[in-house]
Amino acid sequence: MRTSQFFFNTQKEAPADAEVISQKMMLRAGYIKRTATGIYTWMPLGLRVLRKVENIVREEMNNAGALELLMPAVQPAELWQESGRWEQYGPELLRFKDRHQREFVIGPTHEEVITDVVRRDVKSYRQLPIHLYQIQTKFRDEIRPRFGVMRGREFLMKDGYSFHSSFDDLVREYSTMHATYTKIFTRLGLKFRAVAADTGSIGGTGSHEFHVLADSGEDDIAFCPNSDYAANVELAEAVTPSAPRATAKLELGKVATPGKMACNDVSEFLMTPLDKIVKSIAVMSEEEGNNTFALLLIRADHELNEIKASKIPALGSFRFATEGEVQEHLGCKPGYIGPVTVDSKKALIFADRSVAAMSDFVCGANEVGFHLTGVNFGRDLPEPQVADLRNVVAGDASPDGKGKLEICRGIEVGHIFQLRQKYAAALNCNYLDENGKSQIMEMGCYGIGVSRIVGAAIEQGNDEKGIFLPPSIAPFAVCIVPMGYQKSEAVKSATDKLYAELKAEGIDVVLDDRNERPGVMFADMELIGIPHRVVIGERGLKEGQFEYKGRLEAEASMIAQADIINSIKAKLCAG
RNA sequence: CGGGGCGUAGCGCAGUCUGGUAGCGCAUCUGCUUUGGGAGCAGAGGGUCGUGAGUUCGAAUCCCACCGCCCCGACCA
Repeated sequence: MRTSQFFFNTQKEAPADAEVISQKMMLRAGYIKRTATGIYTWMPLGLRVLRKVENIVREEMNNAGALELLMPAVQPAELWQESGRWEQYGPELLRFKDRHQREFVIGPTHEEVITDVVRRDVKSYRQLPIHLYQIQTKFRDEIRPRFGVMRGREFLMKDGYSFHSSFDDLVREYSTMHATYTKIFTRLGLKFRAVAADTGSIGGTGSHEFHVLADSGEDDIAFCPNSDYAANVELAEAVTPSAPRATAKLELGKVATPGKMACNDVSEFLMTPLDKIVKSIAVMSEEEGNNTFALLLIRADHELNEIKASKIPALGSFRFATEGEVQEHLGCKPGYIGPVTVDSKKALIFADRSVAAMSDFVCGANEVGFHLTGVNFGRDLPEPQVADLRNVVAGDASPDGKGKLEICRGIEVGHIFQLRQKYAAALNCNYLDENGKSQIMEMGCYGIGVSRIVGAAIEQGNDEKGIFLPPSIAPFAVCIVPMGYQKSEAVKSATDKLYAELKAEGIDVVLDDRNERPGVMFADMELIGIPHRVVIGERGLKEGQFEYKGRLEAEASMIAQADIINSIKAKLCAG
């Protein structure tokens, strides 16, 4: 491609409302244009990147034995009513009526349609398993679209669905997909982690998210640097401390802490570290008219994990207690509440595992303006019920016992899930087994956010000059920047020759033949993220040399004209 | 849903308080010069000042309503 025949437009400044770096870079480089909130046009330059990502995903899905099909973006309401999601799905689901007043949705996902397709054509166990996928535009009417293509309303997604005659076979395909996704994200040159994810109402261990590691990610990932262990912080287990509780050394005491309600203030005032202070979080659970008031005890330097807490049967779908409820049950206002001298009939007490291992700690005295010191379980108050209630923090022991956890931010770019029979049962997706008996199919689903990957890759690959992408997904792998293409016959002929040769080698090359000043061409090629650059000028030609510079290299190097093709091929193979 | 901020040329902004025919930089177009790191000079084009309704001789500016965008928050004591 010659830039003079191409269409791209770079800008020095990003729109003021662009929030994350990838969004700013993509807009500045002219990859995308905002058409409406959360809705973007992919310009030719950006589309080249999107297509490259898409093709890598497609190749690996095909290699894994999945079959591509294309389902409609517009789906009839009936299928959603049949699965029950017409009611369950909120305003995220964009619904509309056609001219006959028939109701439709724009597909946010395709479980209903694929299940309908399969139930109509697959009748026998002999036709199973089958894995169908598509790469297609989805629409989700997000409350707050953000971060450019990272969380748009309209986005490109690869969604695959597998159907099986047994759970074992689903598990087999699931592990195949785990390996396939690993291959895909590796080929894409991304730093990523597969993390165990919450399976929500389905249960079991059948769900993994694939996260690209980047500071701007919206999820916290806990991982063990010495092993494969990785989990969403929402899910990661905070294990019981290995050291047993120390014996009590201090007497129980009560100290005045006027005006000191927040843990940090108490810590400073009493000159006691946060990990010797227990905070008591008052919650209320209203299950079927049964009101349960409870105190959750968390070490002051830890955070409550609401998902874990809600898994305690007695708490169910709890909420934080109001100030009035705290007053009613403890006779004290928030800020000074604690677990000592609490009537067990009035309040349940649950301690986090790390709290249960504490001795001689500080907590509220249930009296405004006072805290207790030297508090010990078994002596000053009964042993509490113990549960895993907190978010893990960096430095916690990994649940697999292989080291200490670290925490990083992640962008979810893939998700694999064992759906089991949820949709197959709702939509009567059955087959006849060897015995001629009707059985419900087992189902898996596997998603990759194709357009989000482009954003995520740029979150990982950018610097003050602009975007850098691996050659596998960069808009062009190599650029040729001639010095004086319009002026020097020597430069022009050497440039045209190299351009033709690289093209003949099947290398994705762009020639910047615009009549621009060198600085403009350099800056543009760097901004749009071309990984390899060859500069051709009279200076080098006299020595029989071209100048080469990798996008991330500080200094250019000279390469003999005769060696340039092989040299570039070697660099491309190396990534 | 609640609170705050913003809406002026393709992009970034000034002008609004104190009403008087709309400006700057980048980008675009023309010409000349320049050509190894986002050029210089001279000229030009481009704006329903978010929308609507008011006040006024006169509104980007003041009043009201609406729309859009961005941020923060929704009980972690």
